[in-house]
Amino acid sequence: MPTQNPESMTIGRLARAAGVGIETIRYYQQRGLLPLPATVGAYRHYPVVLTERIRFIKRAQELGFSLDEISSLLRLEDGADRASIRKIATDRLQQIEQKLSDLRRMQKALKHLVSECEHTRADLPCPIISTLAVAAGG
Amino acid sequence: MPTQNPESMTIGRLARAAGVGIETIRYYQQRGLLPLPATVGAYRHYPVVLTERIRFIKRAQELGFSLDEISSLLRLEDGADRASIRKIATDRLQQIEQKLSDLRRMQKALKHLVSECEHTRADLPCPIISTLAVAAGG
DNA sequence: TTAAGCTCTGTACCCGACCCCAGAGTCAAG
DNA sequence: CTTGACTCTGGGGTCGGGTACAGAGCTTAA
Repeated sequence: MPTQNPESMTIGRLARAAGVGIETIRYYQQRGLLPLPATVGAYRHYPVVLTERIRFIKRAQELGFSLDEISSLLRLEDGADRASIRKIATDRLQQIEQKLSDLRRMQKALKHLVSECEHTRADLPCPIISTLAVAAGG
Repeated sequence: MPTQNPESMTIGRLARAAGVGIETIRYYQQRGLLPLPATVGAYRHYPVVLTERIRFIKRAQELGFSLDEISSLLRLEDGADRASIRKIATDRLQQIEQKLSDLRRMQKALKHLVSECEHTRADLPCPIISTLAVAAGG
């Protein structure tokens, strides 16, 4: 009975079209990232354009946005409120930069330790262990 | 009746001395990072030196080691097996460097988007949104 | 009509490193 | 001896982004 609208698809097809799992779609629905679709018969039918929305989400995740942030971006999707959009992006940028500086500090300290360890005589205590045992120095 | 050994302390004192929560100590015990202490009466008594061990763990965490990795480091604590110790450290270093490169990529892309957004005429679509809608381009 | 394969709801689980709570027992100071 | 601070066991919850079922119902092609 339900007319097969070429503009809509079942969850499995949408999942394949968007390159995600079915459960991911359900999860996004639950999180409010995707609109609740119309039910046709016993199954839900999703507009084909949701494929784009899911790709949007995935691309935003690749840039490090959380689903909450993406949710905000989607609410601003018309692009009118640029200031808010930029705020989300610059906040995320700051988090990334904070994390970068933390990781660079770790990297430096670890590199130093490894190099010390390589150049310390075998009869002396391992510098990695002894540094950890005393201070986080670097 | 239990003699108060100055070399041992209850869990609360150990926690305060090491600057962690009581639950953290129980958790470390469970994970095998701390030896099971002797029971004196109904309570456990912990050697004072465990303070150092906990600090070791915390310092290693600051360098980004997971508790599993720290567990391995502790097993190598005598410092004899330097090659194994260095392997743990260099593996961790590689993970950190991978993460750094991921974050730098994100940073670059985001910076670009924000700057585009700032310099695009207000009557055009927001570049942040439209880029996400189309491609993860950088 | 039947069988395959899809979808539904609902719940539980994964990772890591803890945190928090209840209710009972215990210890030490005053 | 009482009081209050501590500790015990054991179980649950947190965060983020999903994954993995179970058991039922639906749809559709042959």
